[in-house]
Amino acid sequence: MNLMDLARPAEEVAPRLLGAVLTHETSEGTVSIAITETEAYSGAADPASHAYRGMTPRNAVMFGPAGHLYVYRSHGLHWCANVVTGTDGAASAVLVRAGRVIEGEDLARRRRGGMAESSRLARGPGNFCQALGVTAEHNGSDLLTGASVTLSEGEPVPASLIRIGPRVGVSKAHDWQHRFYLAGDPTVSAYRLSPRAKPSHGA
DNA sequence: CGGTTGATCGTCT
DNA sequence: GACGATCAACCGC
Repeated sequence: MNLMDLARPAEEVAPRLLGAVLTHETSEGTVSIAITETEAYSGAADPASHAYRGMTPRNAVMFGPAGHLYVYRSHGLHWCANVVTGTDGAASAVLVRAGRVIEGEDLARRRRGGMAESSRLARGPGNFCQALGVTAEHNGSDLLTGASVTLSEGEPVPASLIRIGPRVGVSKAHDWQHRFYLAGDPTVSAYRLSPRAKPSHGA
């Protein structure tokens, strides 16, 4: 993934982020996670996007320039992280849904409450943030200028391994083929249709 | 297994 | 005042 490409629309950037690495350095240590699953949210035209109803204090970061982190709280208890993409004002973003811990596994496991299985440490958007140690304080941080959370190129991912599917957990436009993941990877979150999902066109 | 549900609170209507 | 871009525990089979 060429980091200059972040200015492209989310649905274009999302597959290219597979294999890229998010790193968080703290006084406790460093955790790095290679991304294995993403979801694209296409700004104002996307009914499932937080930006659909325009800018609010919460989603303001989405409307800014690409390469920043948009962090929000989900269901009162989880943090979820997006990489902002697209041109300034486009409100395009890629939700990071899962990854493989490649550095700092002990620290990641401690943050997750000591759970044993490595492949599950960063499986699911809430778990990913918990393992990486990302919270609201990182909202808006620039991933490219060496802040505490940074995005870097990882090992290239063979295009033949990339799969596309419907988005997870959203109640609107869940059938948009905007979810990208690595075939057969155990760190990819289990697919679940939203309990509230309604068919958006046919039966 | 697979489906269902409780936890928990910021954000928007 | 309702409802999530969630997770894990718990049920019944």
